[in-house]
Amino acid sequence: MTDAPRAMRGRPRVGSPSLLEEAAFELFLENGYAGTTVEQISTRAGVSRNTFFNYFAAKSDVFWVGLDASIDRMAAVLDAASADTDTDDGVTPIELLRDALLDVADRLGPSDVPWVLTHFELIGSTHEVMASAIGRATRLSNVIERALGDSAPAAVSRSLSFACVAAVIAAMTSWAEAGPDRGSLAAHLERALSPVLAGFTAL
Amino acid sequence: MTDAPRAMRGRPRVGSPSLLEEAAFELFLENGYAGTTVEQISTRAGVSRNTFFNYFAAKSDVFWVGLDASIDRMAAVLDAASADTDTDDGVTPIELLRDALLDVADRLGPSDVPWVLTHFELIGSTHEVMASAIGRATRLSNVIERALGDSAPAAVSRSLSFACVAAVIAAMTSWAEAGPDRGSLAAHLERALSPVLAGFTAL
DNA sequence: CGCTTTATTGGGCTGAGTCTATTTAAAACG
DNA sequence: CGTTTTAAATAGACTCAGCCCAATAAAGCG
Repeated sequence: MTDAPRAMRGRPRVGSPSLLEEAAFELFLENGYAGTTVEQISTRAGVSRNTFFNYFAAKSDVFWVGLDASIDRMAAVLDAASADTDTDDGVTPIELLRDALLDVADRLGPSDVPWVLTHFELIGSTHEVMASAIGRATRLSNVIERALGDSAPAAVSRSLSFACVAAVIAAMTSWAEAGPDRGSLAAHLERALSPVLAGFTAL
Repeated sequence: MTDAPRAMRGRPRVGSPSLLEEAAFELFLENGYAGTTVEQISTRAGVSRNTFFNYFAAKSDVFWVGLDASIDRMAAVLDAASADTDTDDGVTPIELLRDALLDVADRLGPSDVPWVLTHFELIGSTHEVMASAIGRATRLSNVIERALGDSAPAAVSRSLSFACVAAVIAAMTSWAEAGPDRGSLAAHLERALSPVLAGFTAL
């Protein structure tokens, strides 16, 4: 995960999300999540505590650097796709959605599994971690629901987007559990997503 | 929501979940969620701050007194149903699941909507609230997955249970939004759940 | 060299959540 | 009726995430 290009003006950055991420994961391995303070993370990364909060709104946000980028990509892909289909061709919104999800998932290889999923026993179900996780789920859901637009009643769009998010979570879970030769996320997602989309296509 | 019977031995309880719940909701209406401290809630309820934490593990748990009871009931219904079908009759696990969910949902009338859902703008997406919400979702998911047992591969069971939870959330959301004549949760849940179960039944 | 921009930093503050120890109110017992 | 047991309430202190604000450092620009 390469960091975004820095501004050419003003004081140069000394920290970065990935720098803090690495420091954090080291310490989590040593002392666990709850046993590690933001102070310690910042110190190991060579910055001050406040600088940590310049890069992350919360301690638990260090877990989702990669996933946030994927959700960004998902939004971009959906925007591009819906722009393409202004001229109404025969592709359904659900097919569009499926393609976008699998497109993003296909780019995620075995080493892209969120660290928190492969070290869950070490981290545990802290309130903060749960909150940060549902924050991502909500954002993905909003991205999907926006892309669906008014192609269906609002209640249906919401059910569908929630169900898609649920499929993504289920897929990521089994992907993470599958071990080093887990392949890309796409195959797992396909399995979790198919029945859901099949059910909604019938509507 | 009547409280559980107290022990007959020892110092009698002066507080109760519902007592604290009422005090909390009053204060949330006056000052918002973030603007209300646990200290204030306890004081209004006539107990000490520590007593609050005897009844709730976290401030945000006051939102889910009713829902927790429903999840308990859900677990009980599923247990009973799976005990009944030891003698293998023709009812599929998915039908069992559907019946249990609708049975519990049917008991929830218009006034049983979680307060937090009808006052969401006032509460906002605090980290704590999100964490408490996903905690409930996780518990419900575990209850469902356990009931499914080994009737399907683990990955499928997980996808299905996640999808069911997603349907429950979507249903509760539109239920809450539907206004005072929203009826019971069951009708909303039926709509959200049908496509999901249809898709998985095909497997 | 000022000026502007951007980032880091220091210090202080609130409040959730935890822990340990103590006290209180009732029931049960002899 | 005093004593013991038990469960609950309480007191007090502590850690740390998250927030805010003001100060400072490092770069480019005129």
